[in-house]
Amino acid sequence: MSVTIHDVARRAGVSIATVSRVLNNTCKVREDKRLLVLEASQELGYTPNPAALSLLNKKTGALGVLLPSVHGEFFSELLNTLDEAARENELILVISTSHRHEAEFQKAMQFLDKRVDGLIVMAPELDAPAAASILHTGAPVVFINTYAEGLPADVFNFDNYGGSRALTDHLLDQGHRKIALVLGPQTAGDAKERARGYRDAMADAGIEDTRELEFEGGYDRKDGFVAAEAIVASAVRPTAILAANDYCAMGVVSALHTLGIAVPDEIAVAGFDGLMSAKYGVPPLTTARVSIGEIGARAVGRLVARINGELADGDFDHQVVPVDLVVRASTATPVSV
Amino acid sequence: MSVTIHDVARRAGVSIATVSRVLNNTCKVREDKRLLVLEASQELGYTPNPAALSLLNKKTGALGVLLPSVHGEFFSELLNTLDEAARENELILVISTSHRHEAEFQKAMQFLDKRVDGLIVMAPELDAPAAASILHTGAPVVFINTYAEGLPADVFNFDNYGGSRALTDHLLDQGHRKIALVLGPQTAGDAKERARGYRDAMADAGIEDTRELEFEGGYDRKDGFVAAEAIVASAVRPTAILAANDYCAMGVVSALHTLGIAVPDEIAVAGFDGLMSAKYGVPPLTTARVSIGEIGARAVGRLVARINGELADGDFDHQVVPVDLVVRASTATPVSV
DNA sequence: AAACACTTTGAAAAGGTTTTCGTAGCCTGT
DNA sequence: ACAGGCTACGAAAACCTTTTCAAAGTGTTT
Repeated sequence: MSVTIHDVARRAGVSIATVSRVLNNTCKVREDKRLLVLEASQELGYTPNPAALSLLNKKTGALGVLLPSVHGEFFSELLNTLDEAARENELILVISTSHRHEAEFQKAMQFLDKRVDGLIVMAPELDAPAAASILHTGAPVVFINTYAEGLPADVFNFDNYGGSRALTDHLLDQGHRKIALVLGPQTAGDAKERARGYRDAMADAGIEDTRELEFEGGYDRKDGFVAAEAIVASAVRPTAILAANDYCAMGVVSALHTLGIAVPDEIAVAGFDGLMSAKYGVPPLTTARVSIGEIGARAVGRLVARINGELADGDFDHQVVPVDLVVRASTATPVSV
Repeated sequence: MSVTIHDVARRAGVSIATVSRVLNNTCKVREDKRLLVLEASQELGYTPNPAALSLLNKKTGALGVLLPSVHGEFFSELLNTLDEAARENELILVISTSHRHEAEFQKAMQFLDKRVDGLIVMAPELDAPAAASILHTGAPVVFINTYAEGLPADVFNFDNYGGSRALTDHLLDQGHRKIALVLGPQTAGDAKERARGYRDAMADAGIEDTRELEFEGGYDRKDGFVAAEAIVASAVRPTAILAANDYCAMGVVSALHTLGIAVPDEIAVAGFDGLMSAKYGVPPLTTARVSIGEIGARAVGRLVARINGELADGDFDHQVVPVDLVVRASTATPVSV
């Protein structure tokens, strides 16, 4: 059995109200009693029961994080940021993965909803109605990397479109024309945005029809590996491959290496995300770096402000966080035109 | 304001006790009232207040996870497993990183302690007294990857010693004699174990003094990168490098690649952990695979059993989870003796 | 028809904390 | 020395739920 405020009060010979007052510095208490309470509290090692506090204040002191998965460097970096930001605000972090299943997502949302003061949700696979439907549940929500038009909530997204365009333009600048694209999961908004950026950049370069250059893929290394095998086996002989993300690109590079194809000399490869893995790859990977730390910090800041009631109800922020083109050896060799 | 059991009771025209009975199926209620309650509850979208429940049951429904950091693939895989296991047991996951600071660790521990039903703690840097000191705080604790002798708690560790021996033996078998070791952080128990495994294997092969072969390093890619530069610049010309872990090995490979040294033809490289990154590296990395999923599942299982009071107070389990040697191209070429 | 047994229901307490409200005691000013 | 005002403190309510206990109501049996 845990030590309660009553134990402290008995020990100090005062009422529980006085103990509460002393410990919270909420109003004047005679010095001798104050010392007595402090001493008793110290000796007994008293800390207030969070459940009782929560019942009273309607504050849980917790921040919920709902992610499609916690797999890989992207998410670990995101969690790292969120954890730091949460700790700065004296909040604990409660995480749950939605597993890309809408029913499960709803369930997790409802479950978390009452247990936290606010939620950070990353749901790239959610469409607008689904995303909107979870908003009436209670705790305030900030969306990250979620592509639902006109969502009445704060939304912070990466510039997937712009990053993809920049990467494609970079490859075009290097003289590449046959640039294959490994698609991300087309159920996810960010993957669609990246595909759109690629297509627009190609169209601007006079390459209108990219259908033959696009290959199914995904966000995992294995997806890139399989896609690269398909690309090499196909009739198209691209001189460059733009992968769905860095992990996918690493799979591509791995497959090309296995097949004895030199990167970048025979085929250039570029990724997306700017993970550490990309930097330390062989060869180091050209990529578009998204600032996970920045988006995480911004999201938490916004969420905390909303929790504290500093923001008007209809005052929603829709931000697009820029991404940086990072050119490395995997695309370093210009193709002779 | 949230909907409470009183709202449901009023709407259904019954007492709150009846509502509770219906919703928890705790004892017989007349059918018509039952339906009324169910309907009212449905319409109002009632769910019990977790704080009130927690206050009553002294159960939070949460599992705490305390980690040195949440950076990188190792932790993301661990979290993934824990999240899954937690969900299976209808528990939410509360995470906190201790940041390798003992004071902060204690603080995080105290903070979490009252907010969860049980804790999974990974603290490779903690010594026995420090680890023991956190045990009297309240919630049951299961340690992972923590090297404190005789800890009165459940402890699940990887066989770092055995894995390191196996890797070193493998390199020796390949004909290598000058095998450099990149040390992990020597404040961490797992890193010390790995160093010990290496030294014992070398000693068994007749190489008693390895001091010249050991280089300072760490668990990050940058540490491996820097160490590899130091190794190449040194008088020792090793034919193989055993890195502190896979990330470190990736840094080593990256540095060697930058320096124009071929892996494995000139220098073989091996890692530790068995991350996906290692599999998809160029070249694919020889490593000792630790089963993160298994250790996570075992730890949660044990913790849940303890929370449910199924385990006697003094009944502690100290398990060493075996690791598998995985040989890949980074050490594939035998050295001609 | 009456008494008894059993089922169903509501009132109330408990869990730990903060905060409001009321009161007792002290000090000050005349 | 006494009245008035202020300070310090304690009792109690509120937060929301489950569960116990007692009471009311129903049905059955003699």
